[in-house]
Amino acid sequence: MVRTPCCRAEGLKKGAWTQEEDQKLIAYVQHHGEGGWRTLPDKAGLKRCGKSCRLRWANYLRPDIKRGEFSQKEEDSIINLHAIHGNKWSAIARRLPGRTDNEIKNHWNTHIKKRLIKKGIDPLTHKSPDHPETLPDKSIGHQEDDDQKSNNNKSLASPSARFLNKVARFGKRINHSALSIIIGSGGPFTSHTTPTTSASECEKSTSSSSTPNSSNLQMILDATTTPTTSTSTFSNDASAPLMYDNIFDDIDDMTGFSSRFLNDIVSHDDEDFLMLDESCSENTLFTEELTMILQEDTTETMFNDSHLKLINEVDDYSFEGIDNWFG
DNA sequence: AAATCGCCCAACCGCAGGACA
DNA sequence: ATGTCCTGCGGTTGGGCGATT
Repeated sequence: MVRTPCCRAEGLKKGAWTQEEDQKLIAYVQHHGEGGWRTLPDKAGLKRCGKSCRLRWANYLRPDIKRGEFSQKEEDSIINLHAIHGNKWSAIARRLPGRTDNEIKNHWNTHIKKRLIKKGIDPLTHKSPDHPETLPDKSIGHQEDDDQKSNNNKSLASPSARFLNKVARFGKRINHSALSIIIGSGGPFTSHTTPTTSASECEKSTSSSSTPNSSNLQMILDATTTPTTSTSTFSNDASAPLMYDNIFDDIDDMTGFSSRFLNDIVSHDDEDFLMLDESCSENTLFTEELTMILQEDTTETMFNDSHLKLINEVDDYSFEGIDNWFG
């Protein structure tokens, strides 16, 4: 079998698109939907290869594309997300509604990169050469390579932190304000995690003081039905850093979450954990940003009565029980 | 006014990987 | 199991355009 080339070399137009071509492409996609790019040019009467059509649509003609200058907020998000994802432009673009990967990539290469270099910050590592071991500014993230992450096992996540992670994911689904209350308060179950806590110590705490109870759950439940406030009655040990595992993978849609609040990445049991800066528990900026991010994402909220019933139906309040339920 | 330079960004290229026959 | 199709991704290119000489 011979693979047919993606684009017939002869007779295909290249270069800038004309208005007429754009109209043909728009009309075709509006009528037939996206996809089938390979056969689209013939059907739409375009002398372009399918790939070129797909790109033109995705990067320019799509109706939901936001054009114009990048706002300061968007730029901050790009820097933060780049610190986490590197040159994964599509991953970054997914967190910036209306912006395409191509657009972000261009903006990074032509503007942001240069600005970082000017500030003496390596755009690849987001670190300052003067202080290679520390980041010059928390607002530009905490990138670590895989080796570093895998070796960084000195700090381990407590079961309570894991539980909180589950709550965080669940909070996204049921009501975003719940999550901001929980996190803003420092979390209900964060009293035993320190950077030097051993795995066994973590496991030991599983069934003791960090075990959630019905009261805690009821508060989470209450949070889903009452407006967010900055106060909370959750207990909190200010010395304990909060940890949320895989927050950028598992809560992948938390668009624009600022990594400035994050301290470190640690690995435990094949899971990566992002440690929040200790000050987050008393950091209203953090709470505000998180709340804002979550509220922006309300289109995906699936808050309804069935979830409330479900949470009331949890009868196993051991960590494992809750963990399984949330899992 | 003309030539040159440098920047920006739309578009292209090659590759990778999942889906499918 | 294998090969092709199809799509998506990241890196690169080159044309347009404004700024500078």
